Amino acid sequence: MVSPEKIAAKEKFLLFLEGKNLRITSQRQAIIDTVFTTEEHFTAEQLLEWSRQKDQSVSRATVYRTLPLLTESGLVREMDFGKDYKFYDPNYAEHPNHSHIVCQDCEKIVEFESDKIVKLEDEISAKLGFSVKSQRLQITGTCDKLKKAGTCQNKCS
Amino acid sequence: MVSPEKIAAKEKFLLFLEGKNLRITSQRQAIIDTVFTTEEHFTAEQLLEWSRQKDQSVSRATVYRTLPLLTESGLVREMDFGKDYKFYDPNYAEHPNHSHIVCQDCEKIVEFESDKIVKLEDEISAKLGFSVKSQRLQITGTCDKLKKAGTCQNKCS
DNA sequence: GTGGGTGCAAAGTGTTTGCAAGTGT
DNA sequence: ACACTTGCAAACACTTTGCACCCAC
Repeated sequence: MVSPEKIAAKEKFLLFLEGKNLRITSQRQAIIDTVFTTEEHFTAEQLLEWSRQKDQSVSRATVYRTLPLLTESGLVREMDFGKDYKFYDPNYAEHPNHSHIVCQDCEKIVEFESDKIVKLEDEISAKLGFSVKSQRLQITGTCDKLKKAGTCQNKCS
Repeated sequence: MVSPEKIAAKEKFLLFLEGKNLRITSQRQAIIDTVFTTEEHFTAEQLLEWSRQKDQSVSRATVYRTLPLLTESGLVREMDFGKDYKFYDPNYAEHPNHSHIVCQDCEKIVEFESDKIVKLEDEISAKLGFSVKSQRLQITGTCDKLKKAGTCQNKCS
């Protein structure tokens, strides 16, 4: 099931491409369909694999050439969780200010939004003479409940 | 001028090495002296260059082999500002919860601390079932004052 | 038809590692 | 002495790019 917001985001991206006079090829179509159908964070390699399930002809090069367009459009955000490869988060169109909690035991990632934090960020930035354009907040933690239960072996939930 | 806190941090790191039965070689000495003498964020390459000014024999490999020790000790933090290379922040020993504002016009980076934000992070994390171990908050913005003045050409301040 | 797009494979780039020699403790 | 360290250069892993062909508009 794809949320209406995702569909809208996809629409926005198509307009973004149009605005730059870029074409909707079948390969891009497959990549775009993939991106705006998932809620999960993904890597370039995963995107390649998923896209290929829709269109066998998608190449790694095209994926890597499309990712900058996606981030440039503001609909997808590049994330670094300290791994070798980057992750991409397709949920920024709907929740531009969301943050992440990463469990250091199981690597599960939870998203959350906090208006209070956003407000504080604005205040502090203003005081320092800046206008906030975007924010990235990443909390690393351990999940207490399962920790107490004695297990949190890579499933945490 | 090196702050007393930096000197203490260096001392802590030497103890950290000792605790792991690792040796204080002249190369490590040069690297450590460099790290705990600056307040600036640096890259692996910069650290190599600076360290070589103290000891010509420091090699790139040793720098790359020492960086994980520094981050593991908790006294230096690896940062990703979206560039190809990573930055390292030596100010975490003194200010474990500080955050960064990055000016998107001039790339200047300002550090700040906010107890209020830290508190909110704790609250939210607890509500979601996590205990905060560390946090990274990075705000991207533009500096208004100079923007109004019409110039912010890579100096911002 | 034309300018952008594609796959492939080669090239890049920052980082890691095997190895033989060196060195702190 | 022994185990940890080092420099060098080769190896890596992810990403980018040159090129000749292809295709959306």
